[in-house]
Amino acid sequence: MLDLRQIRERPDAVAARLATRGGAVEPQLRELLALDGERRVRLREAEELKAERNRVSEAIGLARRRGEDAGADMARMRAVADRVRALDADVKALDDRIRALLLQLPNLPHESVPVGGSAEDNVEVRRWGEPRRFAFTPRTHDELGQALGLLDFERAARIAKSRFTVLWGAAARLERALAQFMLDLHTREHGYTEVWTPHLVSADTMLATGQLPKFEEQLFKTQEPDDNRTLYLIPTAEVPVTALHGEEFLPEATLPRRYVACTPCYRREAGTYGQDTKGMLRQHQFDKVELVKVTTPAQSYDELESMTRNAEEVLRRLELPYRVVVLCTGDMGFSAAKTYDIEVWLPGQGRYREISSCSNCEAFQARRAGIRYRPAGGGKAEFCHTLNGSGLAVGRTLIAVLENYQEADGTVTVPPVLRPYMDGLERLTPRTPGG
RNA sequence: GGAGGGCUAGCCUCAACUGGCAAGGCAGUGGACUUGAAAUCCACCGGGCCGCGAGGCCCUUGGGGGUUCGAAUCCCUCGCCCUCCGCCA
Repeated sequence: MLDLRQIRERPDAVAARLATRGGAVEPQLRELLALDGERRVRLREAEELKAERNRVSEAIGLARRRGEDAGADMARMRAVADRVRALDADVKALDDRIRALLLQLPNLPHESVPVGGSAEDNVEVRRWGEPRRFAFTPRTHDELGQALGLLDFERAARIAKSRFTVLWGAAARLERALAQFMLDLHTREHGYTEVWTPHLVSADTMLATGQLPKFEEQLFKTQEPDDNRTLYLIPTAEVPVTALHGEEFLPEATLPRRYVACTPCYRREAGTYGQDTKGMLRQHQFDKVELVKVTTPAQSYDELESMTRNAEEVLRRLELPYRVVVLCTGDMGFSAAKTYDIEVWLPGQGRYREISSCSNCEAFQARRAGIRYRPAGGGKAEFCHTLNGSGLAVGRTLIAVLENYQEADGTVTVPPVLRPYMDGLERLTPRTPGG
């Protein structure tokens, strides 16, 4: 959520920055300003009347204790009370409409973000590792995985639907090994605290991080007799972890907070029919190790850089080539002010594909969730900045391992750094049914 | 599912008896005192609106509604937390 004060004071600047994301927001901003002006007029009248009512009511109390008649004042205040009731109702209605409009507006892009309309305009900032030269035509992960009997899309579709996967044997083990390797790296070496959270959360929590009210069609949710009890399946651990400190005041000395969580993520993937239908690149359910930070405004951009480096380190240790791009204004997510995507090299596709997205949301989520800090030198509480980044998407990392470590005979070498998590297993070989 | 208890400012507390200016403590900030610190004392210490400013005003006792000149207090309703019983991995 944007700061209404900023919109009021610098509407043109806000409109110009929002316009770089694409889509027309000027009508909404104009309506917002009109509603805000109307609200302040009504509020002022209501407050003046309330001041009078408080004054006179006190006098009535005094007069009656002295046994004097206050009937005239009481009658006059009855009329004032009616007017106050009407004005309060107006203000509340205006507040609701203002909030509804504010909740629809995306975050302002940071000034360092390149302006552009689509992923075409994202800018590569660095590259690491050389894509391996194969002496044979590299296969895709689904070809490899199915041939090895490790990836099973048919049975997954039978017991659920498309866009689900069953991992058998060593692949299931590899998924778990990857997640644990990532968690160990971030907790032992990068200073993150591991948390384990609910995977079903309230509508308010989804509102805090920006998934609601705009993107409900992307979420799975429970069906309850009473709508107020509906719970949503998290599309990323960013949602519950960022919301942990909602409605809290954090002492500045305890910032930044750095958290890591591994959770399943559930996404409807509505509107992606036809995209990435083969294999397990785009799924309704996948595991992700998520990094979340809560910082002061002064810290947040340094922390975005280090968070991105922390995610990159996973790929370096796995020796998987990647590149980092900064998303342009038109390609960024709703809540982000700046986003780096990390894209891993996939030999089966012959291109780099997103495996992590690291964003600074500045105060956008903190304002919705009520995450504030008290400055060390005293003074007014301010909203924190929140950041999140994948460290990494586990399922896609498994894909990258399969495709980058494949051999001519169709087997797959286990990356050395994962072997301690796999009982020393060095190679994925065809699975014997029942084995 | 049943019964009971609770929700007051960043945190804590059966402060507020019969409806009449929301109290105290802790933490924090500033100041006084001090070589420095501790201790002590004073002030500030939720949000919003108006004002260049000094400042002024309004709102805030889980949410919403009602009664009243006036509600933390009385009434209705919803939510959440805790305890016990039942069920349960």
